[in-house]
Amino acid sequence: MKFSFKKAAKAQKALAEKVKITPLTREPKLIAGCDLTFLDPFKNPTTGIGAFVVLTYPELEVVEKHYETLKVEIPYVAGFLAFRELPLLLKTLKRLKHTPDLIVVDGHGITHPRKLGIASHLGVVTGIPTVGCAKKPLYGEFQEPCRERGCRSPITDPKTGTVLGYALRTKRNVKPVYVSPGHLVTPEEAAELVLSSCTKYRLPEPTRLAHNYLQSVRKVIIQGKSQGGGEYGS
DNA sequence: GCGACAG
DNA sequence: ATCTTGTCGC
Repeated sequence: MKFSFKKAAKAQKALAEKVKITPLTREPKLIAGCDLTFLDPFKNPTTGIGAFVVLTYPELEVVEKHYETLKVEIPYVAGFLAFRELPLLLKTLKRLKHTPDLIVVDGHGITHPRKLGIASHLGVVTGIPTVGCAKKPLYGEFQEPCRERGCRSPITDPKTGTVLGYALRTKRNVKPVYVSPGHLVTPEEAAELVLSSCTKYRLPEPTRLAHNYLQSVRKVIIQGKSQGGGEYGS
């Protein structure tokens, strides 16, 4: 039977009740970033490629990185990203030798219509603290933060006034990112962790490096296909 | 009904 | 979710 977004919404509401917005119990020593792309992103977005990169924190030195591929079956619908991308992310996560203390996800956490963005979904499923860092807003109200690096303004729930996350300026005069807890962190911690994970770019190193890694992996896979041979090791 | 809509 | 080139602002 076809995928039911109506049932998916119910599943999200149920899972959202398991999300814990609590302070980290210990300082993270290892932070992972994950991302996903496709072999042919726009013409044929069916073969997904997922990646995880693990970094030391706060030094941000790469410890390990891995990728996996999987056929992606669910179409993209805003608000249901996890149903499309989570299976591959979970498959990729299994390859890690180190269990990260925190995972940064390219997408939202609780700044989501049903309080269960992909970062929260991943957190609840794995039990690992997660942070969502999205490039565009999805849910919640916020003011434009000032232009200086580190400026942030709260993203609030229009229904309750609760602070869900922050619009965070990670680089001077550059568009902010939208940060929120996925699971087992507070909105303030999420913002601090993302800011301290940003070096000279808009996006935090964990997801930025995962994204860059995917680009190189995809090129090698495509090249290998057309020339028929070879494996890609790192 | 209309507009908005992570990746 | 991509690529590519040029252009503009800090």
